Amino acid sequence: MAKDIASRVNDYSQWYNDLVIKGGLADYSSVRGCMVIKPYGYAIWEHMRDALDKMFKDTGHVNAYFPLLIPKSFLSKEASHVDGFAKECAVVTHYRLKNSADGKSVIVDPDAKLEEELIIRPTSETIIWNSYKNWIQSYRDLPILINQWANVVRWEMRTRLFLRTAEFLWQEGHTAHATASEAIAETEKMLDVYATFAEEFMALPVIRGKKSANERFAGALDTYCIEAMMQDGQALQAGTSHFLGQNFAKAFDVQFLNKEGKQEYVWASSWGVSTRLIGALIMAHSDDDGLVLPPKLAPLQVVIVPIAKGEEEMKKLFEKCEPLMQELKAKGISVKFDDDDTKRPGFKFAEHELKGVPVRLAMGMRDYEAGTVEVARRDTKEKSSQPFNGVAGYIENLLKEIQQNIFNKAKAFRDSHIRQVNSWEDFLKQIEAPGFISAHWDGTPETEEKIKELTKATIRCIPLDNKQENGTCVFSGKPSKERVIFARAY
RNA sequence: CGGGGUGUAGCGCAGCCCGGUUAGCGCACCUGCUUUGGGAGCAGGGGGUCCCAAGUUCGAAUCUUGGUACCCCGACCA
Repeated sequence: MAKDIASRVNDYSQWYNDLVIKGGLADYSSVRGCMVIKPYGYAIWEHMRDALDKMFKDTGHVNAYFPLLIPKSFLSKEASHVDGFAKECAVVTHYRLKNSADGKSVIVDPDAKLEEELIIRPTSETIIWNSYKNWIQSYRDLPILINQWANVVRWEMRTRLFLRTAEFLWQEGHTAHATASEAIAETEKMLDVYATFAEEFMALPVIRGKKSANERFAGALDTYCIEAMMQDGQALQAGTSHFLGQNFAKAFDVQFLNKEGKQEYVWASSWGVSTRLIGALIMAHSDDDGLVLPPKLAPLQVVIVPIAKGEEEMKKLFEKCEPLMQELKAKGISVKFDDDDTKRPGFKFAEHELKGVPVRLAMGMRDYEAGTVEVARRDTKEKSSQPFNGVAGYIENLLKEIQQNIFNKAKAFRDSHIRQVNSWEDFLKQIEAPGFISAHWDGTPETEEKIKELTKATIRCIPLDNKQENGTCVFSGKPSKERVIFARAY
């Protein structure tokens, strides 16, 4: 049992907070709801960003950057968009400070009031579509496939590190197309990119689905999502992709001349994932000893802990390990020789476990003499003694195995916590247990609203690969042709 | 915005009810020595506007009033 970390069963929220803080991923800041992402946490984000960025480029997208500040009037051009975001916008009203009369503090200069107030972007559809208007005249200008890496601000009532912060980092793709089907195809393609990323890099199994009308993005015709299950059985939306129809094109009057010489509004998509993924990563895999990170995203994949009496032994061990480190680095594996002599080996073992380093090697003089090395894997905590010669190949395979194992483990957990429910009575009982519920729904927002009110569970998604089967709504008893996923969510 | 709670060293807390030496404990930190195969031991040391302001008093971390910040529960939330 790790020191100073709450256990998952006793206090899941505290356990999560402990891992974020004690694992060195992030810190609270002096601004309410905002966090400091520390180097170790940021390194995970960099790995996520690099992998996703490559996938975006490989699917034909380019990066650009649009302003942080958006004229207030832009937000109100799309009716449902403003409804969705108005309540959580930070607003810039002045552009200058000055010294107070007594000279002791700085105050907002009342003479420096902005003509038009600016909002800090909660998302960038409006400012981007205002630009697209100038960029698009003809079908030859389409499609536009742009992504931006940025920060956004949403003034949330209640925040949690990584999962819901007032400011967060994300990417937002904004594409413009000549036809609806092309925009829908783009929306689906990017959902697929997210699902692939989640499963292959994060080792996080996800359900691809569509949102119900209630849960749809403000301004979208359709919202697609990937939903993941955390270890407490709650759902977490890990990524979204929206088919925006012509809503923003109409709001910003973006028309193009098609091949037939007719003016037509442009079709759009937008899609994003955020630093919330780091929260998902933590809650999906970690245990009571600390973080468990998938090798593909771990800032450090292999750590070597030497066990030495005195400098001379330390030097011997380092010289023995150096060729191995070169060999690992040549394979693209990150490795560190932890020769900090102010900490003892036992402390280091616990520390690297807390930080989720996938593979730990330990070597003392006994191993040195015997030509062996102790290899410990973080995911199962199994230790074994391996011949030192050829251990690089063993480690390379082990990393792959760990990546696969934590995915399998998460998938087995999820699959065993999805329950089919066919009666309201059973629904009320089952929703109290961790996990997802698969049940028939009559398709009305009223029913969904009522269920949410009574149970706090929402429709997470209508799975894309859903089996079509006739049934009756678990709440209203009306006919339904497919099951949807209900859960309590982050 | 409603209900509850908490602000004392970097972190976690005691002291407050019942005012009175130099504000204390654990962890962390620094120095030295001994240690090193699962969170080391001993010795020495540094660090405080006791959230802020006003008041009561010979005297306030402690009592009174006002303010403020944060946390939890609710409301809210892609």
